[in-house]
Amino acid sequence: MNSVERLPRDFFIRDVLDVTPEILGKFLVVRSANGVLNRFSVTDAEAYRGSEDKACHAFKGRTPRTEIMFHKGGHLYIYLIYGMYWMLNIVTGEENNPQAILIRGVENFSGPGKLTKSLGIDKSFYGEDLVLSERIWIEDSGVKPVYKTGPRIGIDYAGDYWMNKPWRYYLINK
DNA sequence: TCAGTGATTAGG
DNA sequence: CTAATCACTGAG
Repeated sequence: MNSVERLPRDFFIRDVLDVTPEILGKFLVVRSANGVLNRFSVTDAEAYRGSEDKACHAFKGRTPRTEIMFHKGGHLYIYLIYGMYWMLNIVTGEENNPQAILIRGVENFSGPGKLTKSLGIDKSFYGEDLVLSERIWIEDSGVKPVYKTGPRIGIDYAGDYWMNKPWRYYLINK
């Protein structure tokens, strides 16, 4: 199987600011409807750090939607935005330390809403465990990512201080 | 620049 | 129950 290369729990149980740059260049593996495995290199991601980050959905506390972010790292946090797009997030850190990585882009697909639509990721993936799931996980690629950082997108409501944190990480030149 | 679209949330 | 909000996208 592919369990040899699959990233283990330890990878995800670290601070989101350490995990986010490292997930760049790694493979997001998704099983399609016909059972075929597809691999996509992660190109663009953002860190959300609930314990202090005003832009993080978990900042205001535990709700049914944000519940999974309070669990240990490796699970998926999925939510619908603007009534149309599913957002794919990977929970990181220890239990009760809500953090997550928004997957903003993968190879051949730019934009968090477009990539979930293309990969068939929806609400049914909420809470899925990347360490155990048979239909979605992350694999090491052996690639050492060369990346840049910048402000996160679409979080004006969080105010200048949090808006300007350079917590978006993206691969340079594809 | 701006509308589409509906789950989620806080509040009465 | 109501109403506001929204980690986006594509058209113009």
